[in-house]
Amino acid sequence: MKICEVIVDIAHSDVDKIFEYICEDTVKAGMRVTVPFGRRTETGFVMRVKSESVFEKSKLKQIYRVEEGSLPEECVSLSQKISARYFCPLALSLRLFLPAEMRSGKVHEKLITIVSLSGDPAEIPPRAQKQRELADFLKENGETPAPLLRERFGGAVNALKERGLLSFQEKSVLREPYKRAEGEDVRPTLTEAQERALREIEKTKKQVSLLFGVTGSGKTEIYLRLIEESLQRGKGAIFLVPEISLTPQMLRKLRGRFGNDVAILHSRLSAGERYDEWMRLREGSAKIAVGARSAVFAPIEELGIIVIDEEHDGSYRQESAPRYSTAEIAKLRAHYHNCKIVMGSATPSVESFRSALAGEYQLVRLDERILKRPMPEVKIVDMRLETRRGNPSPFSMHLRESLRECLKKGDQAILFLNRRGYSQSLICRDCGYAAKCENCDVSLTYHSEENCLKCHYCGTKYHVPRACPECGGLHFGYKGTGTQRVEKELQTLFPSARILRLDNDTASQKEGHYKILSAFARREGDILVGTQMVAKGHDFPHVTLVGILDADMSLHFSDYRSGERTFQLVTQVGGRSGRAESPGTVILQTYEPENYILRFAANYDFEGFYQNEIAIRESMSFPPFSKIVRVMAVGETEAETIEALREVYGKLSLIYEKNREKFLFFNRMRAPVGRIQRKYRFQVLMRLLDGSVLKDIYEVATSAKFKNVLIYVEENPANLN
DNA sequence: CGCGCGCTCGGG
DNA sequence: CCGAGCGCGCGA
Repeated sequence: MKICEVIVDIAHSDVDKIFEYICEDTVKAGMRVTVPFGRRTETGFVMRVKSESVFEKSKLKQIYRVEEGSLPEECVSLSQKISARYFCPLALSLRLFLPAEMRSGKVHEKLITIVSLSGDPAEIPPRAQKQRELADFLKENGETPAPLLRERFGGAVNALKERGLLSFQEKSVLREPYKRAEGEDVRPTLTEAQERALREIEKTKKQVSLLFGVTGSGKTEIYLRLIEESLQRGKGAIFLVPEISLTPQMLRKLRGRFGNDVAILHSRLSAGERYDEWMRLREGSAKIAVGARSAVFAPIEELGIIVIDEEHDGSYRQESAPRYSTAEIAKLRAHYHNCKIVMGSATPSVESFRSALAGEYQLVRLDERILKRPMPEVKIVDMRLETRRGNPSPFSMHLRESLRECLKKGDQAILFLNRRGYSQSLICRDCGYAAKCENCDVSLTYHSEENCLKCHYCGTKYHVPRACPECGGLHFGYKGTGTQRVEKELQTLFPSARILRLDNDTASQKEGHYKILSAFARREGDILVGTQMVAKGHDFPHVTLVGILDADMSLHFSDYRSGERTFQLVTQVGGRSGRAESPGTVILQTYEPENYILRFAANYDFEGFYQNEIAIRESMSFPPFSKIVRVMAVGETEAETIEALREVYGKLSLIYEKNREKFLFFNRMRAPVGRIQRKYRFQVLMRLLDGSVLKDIYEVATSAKFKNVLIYVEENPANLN
């Protein structure tokens, strides 16, 4: 008998401590157990097993049993580090390692009944035609799942069973997601540039390599070679991709090369599929985990490499507690396994590129596109001139002509616009009234398909008012074009063109987003209109024209990262054009053609952009030269929320007073979007020169407990709503 | 006096 | 987190 230290699976600071239980010698750290807890029963995680306890033996209880889904031992120390870094209860960090369905114990192995022939079919009377057919079928096909037989032969199954000619057996089957994504192993010879890049990554002593290469320069093949090499050393791999870019193409590539060694961990999987894929990794029958950010927690005992594709992508940060950064977790795991990390991007984040230039990461360049295909030519169109010429449509004359040409040649085009709906707002022509959401401090977007107004923050739908509620006016105008309107106007312009639309509204059904993209890939559409979803690494060889309708829209967010995001977006969308033999064109429409970000993007000059951007960040003391921290208070009533934040602000002020030299900014205010989903939002906004007071800030924020107000901390938040 | 609500505390 | 224990306010 041993003593085990258990963290019960309740994510609350009150029970965020070790409880000791008596257990069998076979219990190991990382196991999940069910234990008596007060007058209830809870599951928990074993953090340590020892032989002595400080508690009296009589005070200790026994664990009830060990549950399935034990974690690799590494998870114990890793979860401790995560909790220490992001100030969350251990139960929350531990949960990251386990598919949610497994915690509730509702998913298990899938068992099916299979049937085989176990007697002499000669016993079947000659007139039992169906039974004979069934017997013949089984003779031919061997073991067959029972449901399949019942469907095909109906009552004959039971009849044959009565005769004792069938044997039934329970067998476990794997639920295999994306089974159809079987692919052949196309194994291209590496170009000289790829060879050199691969050698640089293998050679470096640095933990992290930043693979910096334009779209189409062959980064994926380098990842595959590195993973292959890791397998040869008998080790596993994690391959991380942004949330929505785990495309069937990418899966086919991986499956083609590595077959069943690949396990997919993805939010789109069913509970059962996720269970099986997780188990295959845990048991070592699959060695490569592919997926979005949560796959960084894949239960692989021996890791040889971690790949982070499209390193700059925003989906690598979790937006709920613990608000981890995937790269930070990857570094912790890589340190434990003494393995390498490869991050790749055509447009690295400013932070990462700076680390690379500073020598903290190994900077590996992949300058040329495969086959030296030129990058598509980017033409900047000044939309101010269009307006002056009296062209009110979202398409410039130039874009219209190019579209016509493109369609005439039988090529495909992509139009990108980062705004969904029909128009951004519905405005009263008489008094200027714009409809607002009842639950949020934002104006509503008009959607023509459902003829309603929608709130993009809480999803509430409203009827379109017949008359203006302010002045009674009957005339409304549409301000700010969205994808629905672009689709409609395109159809008018090109009546015979087949138009597909990809945005949150059309992609919301399960797999909707794949369906639209694959339909476009099968050339079932001539023009694809969409929001940023169209920008992610899909290969459409027949696209020769890309139109960016409103390139500067994202430039004017009051956010230090808006320039960076615009550059990334423009480069990525532009990269969709001209990937096969035909050279592509990108038309970039803007009201600000002289803007430096757009200029650099048009010239594919990341480094030029970077030098400019980093200079601005430095002069303004924005990240990475400082850290923006905000402590949010979100509550049901305005008074309670203000009062709660006032109290927190008081405590934070003490930190501020003691460390004034480390603060560039310290202030309390209503959040820019003061109310979302009926909840009031107030914040303390800070800019810090370094992270040394972060601990104290978290301390204050996490110890603050209020009945109706939630307090949380964000570091360099993705948006400042 | 007794019950109900809200707060505090313990859980091994 | 959730249930137990307890103090206090209130109605009869």
